[in-house]
Amino acid sequence: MTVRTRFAPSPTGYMHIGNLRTALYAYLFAKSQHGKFVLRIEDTDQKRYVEDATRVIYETLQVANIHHDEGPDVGGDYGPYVQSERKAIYKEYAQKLIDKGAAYYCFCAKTEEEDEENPTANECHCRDLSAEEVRKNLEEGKSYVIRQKVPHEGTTTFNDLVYGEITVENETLDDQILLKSDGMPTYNFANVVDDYLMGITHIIRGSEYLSSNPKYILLYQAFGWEIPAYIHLPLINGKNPDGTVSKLSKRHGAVSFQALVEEGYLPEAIINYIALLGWSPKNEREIFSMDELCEVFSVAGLHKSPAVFDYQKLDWVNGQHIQAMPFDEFSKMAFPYSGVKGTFLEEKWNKIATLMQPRIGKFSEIPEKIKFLYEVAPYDVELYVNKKNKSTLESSVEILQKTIDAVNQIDSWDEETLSEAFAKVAADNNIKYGPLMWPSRIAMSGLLATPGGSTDIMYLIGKEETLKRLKAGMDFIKAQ
RNA sequence: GGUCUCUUCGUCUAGUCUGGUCAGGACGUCAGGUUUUCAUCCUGGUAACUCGGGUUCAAAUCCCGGAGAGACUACCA
Repeated sequence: MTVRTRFAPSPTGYMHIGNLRTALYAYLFAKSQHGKFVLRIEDTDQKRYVEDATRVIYETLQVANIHHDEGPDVGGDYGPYVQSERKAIYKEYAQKLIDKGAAYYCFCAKTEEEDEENPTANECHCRDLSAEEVRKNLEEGKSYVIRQKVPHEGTTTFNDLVYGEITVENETLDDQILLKSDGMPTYNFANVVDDYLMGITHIIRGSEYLSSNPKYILLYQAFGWEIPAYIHLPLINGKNPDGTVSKLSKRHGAVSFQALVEEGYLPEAIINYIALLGWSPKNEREIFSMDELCEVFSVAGLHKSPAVFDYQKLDWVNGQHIQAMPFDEFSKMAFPYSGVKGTFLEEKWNKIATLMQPRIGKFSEIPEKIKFLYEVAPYDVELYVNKKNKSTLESSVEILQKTIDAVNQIDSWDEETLSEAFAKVAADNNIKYGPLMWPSRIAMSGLLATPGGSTDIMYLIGKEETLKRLKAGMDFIKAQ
């Protein structure tokens, strides 16, 4: 039997990271079993239709390196793959259920939302309408929905590959709507029909569907269809300011794939990180490429408990991927985020990129890290005082003067010359390199920590600006 | 409220099925080393089995009960 999994998103205009992880696992499972991965668009909610939303889905999957074997855009033998184009199919199958006595017409008005003593659908009298009454209502053109006729007695049991066996009393299940009054199926119905017709063998989705799954099982049983294997996934939560957790949403930070990419996370790093939220490999490895994930993925590594999305660890994972990138690729990708285009730094981008690659967790950190190259912000004079480098305000003035003298004598403004020149200054004056470079770095940056050392900064800002900043630094100390 | 599910360091997790390594790794954090600073890199520290019973020579692991948390409870998906 060929394994077939599917990803069935709703076109909402963006890809939530939790949905993407579901797609990822469905894809990884299919690939690890040499099966097929199907994309199906669930656009049965007319009110939530969003322009271009399906395009977002295609693009996201493309960028995320998750490729479907069948789908609306690539075709396949089980189409159409868009639910709104399958309306006739659902109607046909809903009718079959009515014929089998597993569903019924309901002519009740739409239930008002906040009904305190919620008269559950189970009590809807339409369930017991005679064939005669139903025909009469239909002839009158009354609006109707089709509801599932859930048995009032007995229990329903199913097995989940992650959560194990789950049993519920049928009386706790309500007669959910299968076909809406506009003729569209509900998710609950379309999902079951499509998964069956598309030959899906393993249903992979979030655990929020765990509690409604018995109703789907009842549907399969009513149709007489073989029950597929279920793999429910633990949810992804976000941490709230008060310490509690809840379903990951905007208030926790960026939650859509696009937003994370815009913030400067590499698609491969995002995939790597979310793969580890709810699943773990047999060894202690943490950095994976998509190909490697396909190789090692196994249902046995799936967890039951929800995971909290940790942006700090995502930064680390992203940093690992960034550092592993070939320099040219990094340079090219990081450039648009840097903001140096059109500035005096543009021609020295190569050097900046070299300094940035080992230092950032995401591309969007770059502008802040190189801000001081444009202008030195006001800073505390105490930065000149550093015990380890034996630097004091007095010694700083002295050393800055030596630095200025040295800079004045340098004609060829390249990194090598600069390093050699200062190595010589250090030797000639019998001081160590560290103490020599400390004051100038502070004067040129106004920062305790800078990407790159003093000579790197000199090289980047140029001779003229270097001298200007060194003098300003000296004046600043003297003014104290 | 009802139903279902979950519970190991702050976070992601290994270990649970097949009781018996000071409960292991990673992120974070702290300290030290390397580095002209920072980062990288290296060393070390920090910190957890939800609680209560039971079974057992021995329980994170098996059993029972409690507590807490989450999901679902739409003509949304």
